[in-house]
Amino acid sequence: MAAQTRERILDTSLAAFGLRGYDSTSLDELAAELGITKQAILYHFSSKEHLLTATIELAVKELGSALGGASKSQARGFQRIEDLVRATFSLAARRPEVLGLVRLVSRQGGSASGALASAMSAMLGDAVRFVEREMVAGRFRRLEPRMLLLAVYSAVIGVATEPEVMRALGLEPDLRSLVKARRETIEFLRAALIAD
Amino acid sequence: MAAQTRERILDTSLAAFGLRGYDSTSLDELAAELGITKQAILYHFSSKEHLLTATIELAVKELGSALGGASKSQARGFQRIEDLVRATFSLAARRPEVLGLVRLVSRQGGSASGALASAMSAMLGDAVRFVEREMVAGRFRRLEPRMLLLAVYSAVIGVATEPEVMRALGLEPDLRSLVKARRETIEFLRAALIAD
DNA sequence: TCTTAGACTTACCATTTGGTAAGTTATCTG
DNA sequence: CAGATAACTTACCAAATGGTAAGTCTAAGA
Repeated sequence: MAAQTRERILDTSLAAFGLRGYDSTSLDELAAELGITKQAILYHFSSKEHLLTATIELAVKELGSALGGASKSQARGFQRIEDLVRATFSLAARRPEVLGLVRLVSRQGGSASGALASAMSAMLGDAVRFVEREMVAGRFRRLEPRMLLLAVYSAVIGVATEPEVMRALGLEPDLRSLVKARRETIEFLRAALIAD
Repeated sequence: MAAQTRERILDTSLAAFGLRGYDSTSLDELAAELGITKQAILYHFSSKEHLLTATIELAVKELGSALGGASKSQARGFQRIEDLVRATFSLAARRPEVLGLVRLVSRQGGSASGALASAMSAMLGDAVRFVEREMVAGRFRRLEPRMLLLAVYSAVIGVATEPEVMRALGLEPDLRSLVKARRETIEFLRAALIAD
């Protein structure tokens, strides 16, 4: 039961921080959820901020293993974008808290966010180069690559993690709707990216 | 100094809740920022939750007056979308906290969010009908209207309110970049929406 | 001038929060 | 078996938090 506790804490923290937020989650709540005492958490992570740092590291790993395949694929043109969007939606359905934490950190910045920030920087850098190549090759419409990616990133993350807005639109955020949202997002991006 | 205090509290709360979040903002901080005591806040708003409700109401008003013109315009086709996006970016530059609060509420939901939720519901309902008409008229590409709007909403709000991601892309979130982002977002949406 | 009401402030308070200190228990090692 | 070490728990604690109660000051009305 020993070495597992650390991972259980990280798992629970990821869910709590990613879905409810950092300040909204107290160590006491986390401990109660885990059936241990708060001090057990502080034994493994010397402060709440260190716990956040470690949680972010876990999220970076999960993000890497979920999107790594698609982002490093050798697919060309729109197929590669489609792979990435599919992988992102799959992650949003399986572990919404991971994308929630990405959003949280990307908004707040903060000192603990170094790992995620640099991981994202790397992924976005690759993406920029990929998009530029495709534009040069004439497979993508010519737009400013970084702004384009920001729009694509925002659209995908937003669609995948904005259940309340879906409700406001009269859509239930269940699995079927998510599948539909994925399909429509891909069509939307295809239309935006591919020059006729 | 009397009647103004209430509005000053609301202004400061809007900035704090919208940019830092609800749980991350304490009444003591707000009071210190305003140069009054916490109890002065509680005199005007009987609890922190009531303050949030009133703050949301203010945000709804600001949102309405900022986007109302564009959203009720009689412009047709893509021009109307462009007007709306311009108005949104203008709001993002002038009062980022308003969109921040919209995002916060649209994520967390909660009991206090009724006003904003219904305001957004109404705006989105109008938007759905507008998009449907334009599709029928053949001016917009045929996509699922609600999903399309979710993607558009996410892209615009994301681009307008995601400074950390802009930094990760190597863009400084200053006014010039925001103008550029607006132009690129409009081009992106034009490409996605208009069938050739 | 006396009173009343509004707009606060000073003084508290119970609870929650992140964190420390000092045990306790089990396992592993010499 | 002795003792060290890892993995906790029990017992605290100071600061911060949302909120209550009572007092103060000022301006307006009777």
